[in-house]
Amino acid sequence: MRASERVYRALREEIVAWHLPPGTELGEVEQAARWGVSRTPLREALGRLAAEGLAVVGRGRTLVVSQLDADDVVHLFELREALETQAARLASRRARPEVFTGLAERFAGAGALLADDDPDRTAYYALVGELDAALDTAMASRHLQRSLAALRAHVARVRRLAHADTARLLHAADEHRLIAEAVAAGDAVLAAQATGVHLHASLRHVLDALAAGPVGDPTTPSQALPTPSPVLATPSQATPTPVLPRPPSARPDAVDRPSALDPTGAAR
Amino acid sequence: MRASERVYRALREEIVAWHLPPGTELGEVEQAARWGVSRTPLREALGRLAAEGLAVVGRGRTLVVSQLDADDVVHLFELREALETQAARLASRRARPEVFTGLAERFAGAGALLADDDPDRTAYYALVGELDAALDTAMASRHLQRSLAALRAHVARVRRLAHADTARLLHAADEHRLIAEAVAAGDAVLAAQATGVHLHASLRHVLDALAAGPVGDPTTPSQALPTPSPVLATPSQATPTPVLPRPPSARPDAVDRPSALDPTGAAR
DNA sequence: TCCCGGCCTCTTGTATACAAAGTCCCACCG
DNA sequence: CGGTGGGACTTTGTATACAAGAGGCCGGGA
Repeated sequence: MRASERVYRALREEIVAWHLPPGTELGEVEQAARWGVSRTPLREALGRLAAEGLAVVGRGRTLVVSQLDADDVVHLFELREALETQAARLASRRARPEVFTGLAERFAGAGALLADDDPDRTAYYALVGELDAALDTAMASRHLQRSLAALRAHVARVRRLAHADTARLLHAADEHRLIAEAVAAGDAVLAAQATGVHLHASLRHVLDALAAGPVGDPTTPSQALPTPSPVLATPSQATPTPVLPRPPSARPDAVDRPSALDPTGAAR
Repeated sequence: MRASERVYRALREEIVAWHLPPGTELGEVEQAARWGVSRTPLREALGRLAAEGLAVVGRGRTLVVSQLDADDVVHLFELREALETQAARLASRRARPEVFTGLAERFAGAGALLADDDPDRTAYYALVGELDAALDTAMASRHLQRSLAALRAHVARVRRLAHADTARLLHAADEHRLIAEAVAAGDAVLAAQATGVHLHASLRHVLDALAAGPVGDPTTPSQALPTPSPVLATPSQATPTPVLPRPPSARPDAVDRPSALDPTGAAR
């Protein structure tokens, strides 16, 4: 795999996983050394992150991991509402029903997926990812698909910000079931409404969790609490940059890493 | 200005203006020579174009200008519907009314803007751009704003694909007036509906134009100095002229596109 | 004649060296 | 004591050289 692609996915994963909390400076030389590549492919990776909105230019020309406070979450969900309701609408008109019938049944039985004690809920979110992929295929809109893809990294980051408890996820599974059933039935209006319902419930849950206790990086306790910055936030508010450990096996000789995780597919 | 930024804007403009028609190969060495920069900043520009969807990877690893057929236009408008109705909704809730009252009045008098014989309708589209910018400010959503920004290049490209006649633009001005009035009145429902109406009318017009006459490639009529974009002022004419051919004159030497029309079936 | 394999060439991917520009700090002056 | 200017340093931006991979072409064989 190309070095730029590998570093892009790795950095993206680290940002989504809150291993690189908002405000972290992404210096070119530092990151290049950390990942064992030269600055050229690293710059390409940073450019993609910036285009996605996961990194923004801070003071000077330095790139920092983008902020994610309560206002950002609200705005993110406003965009999700626009894109995902439309995706549900279009998919309802164009989908092959049996795909979504099957997904609906699996969501109906999602309780089994949540029975284990996996804190990351891997199995459940994999199912959500399948629904996303099925919607992508069904709606068959290149442009909408691209916008949604860019969105999903942000959504995944929010998910790590406020972990959902099992009760919430059981509810969410039922909301997803309703979406899948509506799409299978070709009911565009219901599919869009069900998506809106799900998004409102999710947003409510996230905001409640944030209000209850400002949760931070799951790996680094109490690092980034959502700063109460105004809407047109000053981007220069960098949190103290942590000393970053070297990635799992980033040797300077840099043959190849076992390519740890899924390139952050699933969202929602 | 940075070379990568300059080349990015120039290539973007050329693609939007159909000077680089769909299917045109964007070879790195070729374009780097054409713009008098090295491959490094050029690659950055190409990466941004690819992230925006204006260029896609073709056969091999070559980057080509993305396709734009009738299906793409439909998909594009489906995305526009999702994003712009949401933008109108949000702006209605958050806007300062006087801004949009003023815009509504100017759209009401847009006939004067269309009186001249400017084939590019610069004055009119500048007003449309002002409405877009006002909506951007009013909705105050970073994420939605980014998605809309990425969309607008594609929209502009469609605009060059099917030129609107004056009658259509007068109608469109009235549709825009209604949107602005609804936003000023804080009526989110009406604003979204008016946006939907406008988009449907626009799409109808574009598809009719495509059905009537297959793509009049707008490169031939007006060749000189294609800069209708309200992106930013360009005071950067002090760059030292390189020995290599200067792009703005667009001479047919050595560099020009091998096959004008897209080689990969235009109709899906 | 058609298929297959190997080589050659062209294009992209990466590394490194160089240049420029912004920022931060410190000293000096008002 | 505060402001301002200069200078050095750090960081990004650009150019170029090198490497690797894919595609195409040509020759040979069935």
